[in-house]
Amino acid sequence: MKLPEKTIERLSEYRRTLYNCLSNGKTHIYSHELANLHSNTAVQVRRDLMLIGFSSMTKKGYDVKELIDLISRILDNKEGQNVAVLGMGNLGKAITAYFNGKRSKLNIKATFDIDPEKIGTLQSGVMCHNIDRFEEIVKQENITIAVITASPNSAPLLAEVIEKAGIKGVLNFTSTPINFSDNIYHEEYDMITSLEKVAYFVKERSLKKKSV
Amino acid sequence: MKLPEKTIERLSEYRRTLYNCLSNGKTHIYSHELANLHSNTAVQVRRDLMLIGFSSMTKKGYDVKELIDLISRILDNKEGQNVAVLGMGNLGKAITAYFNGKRSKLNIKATFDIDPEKIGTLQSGVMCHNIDRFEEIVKQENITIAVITASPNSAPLLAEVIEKAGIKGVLNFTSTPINFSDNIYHEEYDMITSLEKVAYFVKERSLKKKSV
DNA sequence: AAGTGTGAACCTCTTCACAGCA
DNA sequence: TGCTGTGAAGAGGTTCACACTT
Repeated sequence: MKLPEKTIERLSEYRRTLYNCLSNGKTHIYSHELANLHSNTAVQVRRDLMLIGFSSMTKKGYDVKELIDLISRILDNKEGQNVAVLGMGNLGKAITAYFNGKRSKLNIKATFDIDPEKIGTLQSGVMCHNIDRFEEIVKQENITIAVITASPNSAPLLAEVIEKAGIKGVLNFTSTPINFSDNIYHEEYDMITSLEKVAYFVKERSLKKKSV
Repeated sequence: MKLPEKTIERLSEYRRTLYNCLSNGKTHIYSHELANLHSNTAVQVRRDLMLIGFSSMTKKGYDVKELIDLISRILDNKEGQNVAVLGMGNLGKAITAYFNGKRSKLNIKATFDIDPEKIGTLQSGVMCHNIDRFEEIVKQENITIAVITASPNSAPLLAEVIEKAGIKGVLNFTSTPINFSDNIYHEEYDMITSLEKVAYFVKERSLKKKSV
């Protein structure tokens, strides 16, 4: 079963919303309800569920618990995956804290930095190591995913270390794009770009309004 | 001139890369060079430049400085736009610090929180205010864009405050999606979703490899 | 009547294939 | 020859329109 990238993203978001529903005692949900919670359309929700083979055919809406279970069977693998965060600045801390104590099959097992003040300390219960121990700890903790939150200029060095350690997936928050070899799945996310994009569309809209 | 969303994102990224080129004394760049720096194709780069009406027609590649100027004329507006950050946790600090001292037409003018320990302090040179002064300061500082980095459960409250203050664009890093009225351009970015997506594709690839 | 499931149309974005230029 | 510019094809994603179910 080959699922579209966008559907995967939405499934992750739906799942979180569905957990909230459960906490609020809501056991069934309509496609249009789930859509509204995501600034999305009911058709899109139904299409996504169709793609993963979920169906209800009752007028009560979708069973929340069953849907969570199915999404989890798709997104997670049984054993879970272990994650390392590279760079313990504010962003690294934010991500580590964010994950800590979340029900999730993704476990942040170690963090890394070069600053002696940070090395050896705990951040949200996770130990910070010297980056030169990266490969060693990746093997020891069976880490498959790396999140890069270090400064842009350290990106090339980190790329090398990550390749060498046999990491399988990378999420790069550095504003320096990195080229990885084909056996690493990798996503870039750049907060400056996101903000510049919002700014652009705000500008465009205000121009349009004036010209009407 | 109506430009595709994806092109806008890439232009923002190209511009940053081009500034780096300039700093390194590189005055001309080929489409395939720029592409390589972005895990992208030369055709895509040329297509983007075509869409914004940039052309070189020399064998020396594109003039870096001219291209930066054109991208800036497209992305920025002359006066710049002012930005507020809501939530001065680690993520809020990261974004504020990230922007500080960057050549950019986007200026973070104020930050907001509810924690009395944070209110009244400077973060990377920007003053943190009580959230109940949001509207007042938005007007005073002519702020058009809000970045939400607060905790998920505060999102609904903040949505209301933002609408009321007349904000035009929102970038929401909270894992709770928010519905805004149509006159606010708004983007959601969810770090957990990004990480779950990477994890999913890592898992899928490893399954595929085993089955070969 | 008020929901779900889905083929087909549509729109958006990327890539191919090739002409043109220095 | 080695680059650029671009029409046209292709891939990916969303929405329309409507049949079906309770």
